[in-house]
Amino acid sequence: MRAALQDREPGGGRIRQQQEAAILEAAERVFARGGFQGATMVDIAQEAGLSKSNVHYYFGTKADIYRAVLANILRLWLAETDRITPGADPREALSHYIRAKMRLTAERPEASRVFANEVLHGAPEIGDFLRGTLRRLVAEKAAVIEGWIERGRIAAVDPVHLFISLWALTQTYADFEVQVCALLGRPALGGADYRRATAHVLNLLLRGCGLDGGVVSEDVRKEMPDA
Amino acid sequence: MRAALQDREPGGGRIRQQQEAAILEAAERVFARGGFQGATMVDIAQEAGLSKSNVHYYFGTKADIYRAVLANILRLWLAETDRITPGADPREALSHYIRAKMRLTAERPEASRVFANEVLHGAPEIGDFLRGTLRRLVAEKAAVIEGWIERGRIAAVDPVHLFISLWALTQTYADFEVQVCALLGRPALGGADYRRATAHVLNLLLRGCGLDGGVVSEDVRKEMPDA
DNA sequence: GTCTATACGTTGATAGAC
DNA sequence: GTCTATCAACGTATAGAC
Repeated sequence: MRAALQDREPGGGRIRQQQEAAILEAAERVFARGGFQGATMVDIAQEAGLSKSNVHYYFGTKADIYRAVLANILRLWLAETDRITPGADPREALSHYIRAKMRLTAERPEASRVFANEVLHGAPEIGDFLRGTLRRLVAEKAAVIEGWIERGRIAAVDPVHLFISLWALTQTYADFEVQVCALLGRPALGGADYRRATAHVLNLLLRGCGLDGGVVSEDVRKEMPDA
Repeated sequence: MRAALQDREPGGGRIRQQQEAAILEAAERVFARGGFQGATMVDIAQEAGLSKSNVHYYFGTKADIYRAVLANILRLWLAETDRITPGADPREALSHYIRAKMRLTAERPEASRVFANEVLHGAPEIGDFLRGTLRRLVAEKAAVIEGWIERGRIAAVDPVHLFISLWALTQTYADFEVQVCALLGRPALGGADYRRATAHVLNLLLRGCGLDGGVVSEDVRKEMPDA
């Protein structure tokens, strides 16, 4: 992985740590709104309650901020595949991962949009991550799923395309939120909408893997209280 | 729908028509690469083989070009739902639509990316279209699907979420192409990749609707010759 | 009708003040 | 160590030339 995407070392005084955290939080919102080019240092500074020049003091360039935001997001993304193991129950493991991914989408939609924008425009910053770390992780998990298929525990599905589908189905509720809201006639997506979406995606993917018997909506309700 | 998104009237001399077409084609590529903010008039002009100022002559502002590009794309998007009718065979109708959407994704990935970028950033230009024309169309088709469900022809699935899923599953191969390529270890997506993806998405969605019996890959091969 | 030289505003970054 | 006044470059749009 490129050094550029490693987490910055948490050195510096108390003021620095606090200001940098504020800048990163603000930047995630601003980048989510307009992408890298659409975001200006003035926007980020205002959102963080600082002057433009002061932001330049803590992070040298706009690209530095952008990379730091992406690094935060990627760390978040990777942490949820751990239950997909050879010995696990496929239905339980997949359900857990789908729910986790959907919860992440509901709780951090801006993070999802920053990531989507980056990949949409050719992943100039995280291309190496996608071809390296992520590819290895997916290959490893795909092997697990292939094992399930060979032992007849789930239907024959291309595991890599299954991951692609899973991410598309969940992240679309953050990335295309405006369109989803328009179609559902909602001003914004609430807890009830996400519970319904989760049940829908679970049904689709589990049935797609030959794991019949839809999910009862009560299962979902427990995990996703109103936001 | 906003006047801004109607097609421009095709008046003007031969030179104008030809230059405008060249600009729009170039602009779609440039907007796909960097979004609205990421695209500059210089980029568009160079890609079209004109001077920056000359582009300003044919289209007043960058926003005018952007809206014209979006109008082209939306016209493309809407034309494929016509087989979803109350009397149709659900399996046949859905398969046809999924294949058509996937073919569109394969043939016009830049168009998909321009649309994705627009929605990702809050749909500032096509918001009214999404809440108006598109919502009405989806409501109409959703009613058809509800009818199929009531008559027991397909499993109980939320029709609006089904459309959301269908779009997510197909468009992800254009919008997140870089990521897909990284995971598949390909430099770019070719005809074989798209055939495999189509078969996968068909299986997932048809099984999700309780329409069992996966699609044979030969069915797909006929419709998607190598690009 | 077609194309170009020019002006104006914004943006990212730095040299310098506290 | 923290913050700000200033600069150089870029990008859009228009007034004007052919």
